[in-house]
Amino acid sequence: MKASKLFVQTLRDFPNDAEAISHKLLVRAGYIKKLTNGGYSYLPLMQRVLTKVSNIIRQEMNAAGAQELLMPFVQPAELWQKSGRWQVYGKELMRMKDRHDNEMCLAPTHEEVITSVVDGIFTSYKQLPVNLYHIQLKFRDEIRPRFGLLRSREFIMKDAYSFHTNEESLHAEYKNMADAYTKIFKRCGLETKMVQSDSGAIGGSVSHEFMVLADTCAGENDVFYCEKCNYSANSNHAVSKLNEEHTDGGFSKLETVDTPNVRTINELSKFFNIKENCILKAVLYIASFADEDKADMPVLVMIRGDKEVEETKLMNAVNALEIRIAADDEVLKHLNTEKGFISFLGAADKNVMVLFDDSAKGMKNFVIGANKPHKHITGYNFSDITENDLKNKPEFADVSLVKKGENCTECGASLNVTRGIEVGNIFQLGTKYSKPMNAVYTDENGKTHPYIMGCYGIGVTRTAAAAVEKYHDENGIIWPLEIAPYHAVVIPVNSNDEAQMALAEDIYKKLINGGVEAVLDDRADRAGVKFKDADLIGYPFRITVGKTITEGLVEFKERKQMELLKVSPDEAVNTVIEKVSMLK
RNA sequence: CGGGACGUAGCGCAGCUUGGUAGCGCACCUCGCUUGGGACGAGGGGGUCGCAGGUUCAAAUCCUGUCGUCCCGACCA
Repeated sequence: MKASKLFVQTLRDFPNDAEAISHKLLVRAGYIKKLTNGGYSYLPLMQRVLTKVSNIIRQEMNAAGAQELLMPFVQPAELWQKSGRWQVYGKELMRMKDRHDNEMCLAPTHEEVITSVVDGIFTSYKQLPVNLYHIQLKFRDEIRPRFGLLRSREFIMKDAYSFHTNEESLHAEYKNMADAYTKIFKRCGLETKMVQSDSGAIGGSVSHEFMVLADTCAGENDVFYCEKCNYSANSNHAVSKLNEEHTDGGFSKLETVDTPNVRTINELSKFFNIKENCILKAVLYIASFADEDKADMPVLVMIRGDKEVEETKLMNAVNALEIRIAADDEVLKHLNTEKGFISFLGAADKNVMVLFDDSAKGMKNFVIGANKPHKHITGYNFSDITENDLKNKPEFADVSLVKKGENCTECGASLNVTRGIEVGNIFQLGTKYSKPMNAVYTDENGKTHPYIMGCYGIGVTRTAAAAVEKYHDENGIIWPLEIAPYHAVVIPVNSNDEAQMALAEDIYKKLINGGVEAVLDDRADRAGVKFKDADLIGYPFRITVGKTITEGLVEFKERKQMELLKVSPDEAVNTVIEKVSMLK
């Protein structure tokens, strides 16, 4: 490709509306152009990157025994009503009506469609298992799309779905996919960590995420990992052993104390001169459920003062669709008190769901809100709970966020935390979709059973963006060779110099003939412009043809290295051809 | 959803306070000159100032509404 014809316009400045470095660089270097909030055109350079990522995925998925198909982007509501997700999915599901007034939606994922596709085609146990995938657009109407391709509304995803007759077969495929994923990301130049995670809107029992760990980037997930053993998990799923499992406030008797305007855990801790973990904190949430009779249900979480509520865990624990912190007026309405003094005391008749976090277990003689303004109770114990407080025995669940430095439940060592970008995920779905949709196969005895399913996703656009987050410097992108839009750029320093141009063209042709995807920067611009663009765009190799041709030398530079080498044209060409030919 | 800010040429911005019909840099086109890290000179094209109302002789500027965009918060008892 001649640079003079390449459809790209690099910008002198970073765009004003970008925050994440991958977003800034992809816009400035001319890879993407925004159409709407969370919707981008993938310009030719980007499209080449996406094609490469997709092809790596295809090769590895096919090698792992999966088959590619392609399913519709616009889907009928009927399918989603069958699976139950039409009610559950919420506003992220982009809904619309066609001209006949039929309800439709844009595909945020394809479990429903693939289930309906397989049902009726592979109906015998003899044909299973099968794994089908496609690479296609997805649309999720995110609350707040941001960070360019890292969290857009429209994006490209590879999603695969497997169908089985038994759990063992599912587990084997799950492992097979985990291995394939590790290979795929490695070939994209990315090291990933497979971490335990919450299943979210996709559902199912077991799931893992593939994270690109990068502390400096706009990763949106916190990943906890054990410093000793293999344990690692997304913060929405991570568990830990507390450092102090039994905490004692040391108060000798039960007493109601005036605590005027002492509201926060920090203030209480100072007021009573006790540690935060000797206070039982109360947080009131408002939850909504699939059952519309239970709309805006108050849920009171009691948790040890030094811990925080992990909202995904809470949603799972109470089986809610959405939760949010209660507003001041809601606290007054449901508990008849003010924030800062809330608890479950005397609330048995108030129709508030009360849940204790596991961290509250083992607390003794602690401080708790009196559930009356400006009063707390000291020296409280679980044995003090009466029928006026709770109708039933306290219910416990793990709904707290792990803190760095707490201990691994597997081996007891300390847990650490890092940021991660989720580029892939794998789920064991079981019969979550096949059962409600009545998608069944026939076994050897002629009986029908719902398919046992797994699903496996990779964010193609996000993977590319993650690579930019991970590999860049102050001058621009540093693509891994495997997914770079072009392998090399040839720069004649002075396009008016016939000898330089002739040699540059010669080198360019030899590269092309050697299987290298090369760009010849034949533009009339000065060398500085070409160098700046080459760095910004991130070509892995650069061959510069300048004055040194009188000595029979050109300049060879790898984007990821500082070093400039003076070599013969043939050596430069052969080096690039050799490196490129080592790619699969 | 709450809070803050911003919409003026492809990109980055000024002009608005104090209304008089739009400007700068980059990019683009022409000519000249230049050619190893975003040169220089001269000339040129491109914007109904997000949109809709209102006030006014006159609105990018003032008022109202609306749409869009970005950031922050959604971490608290």
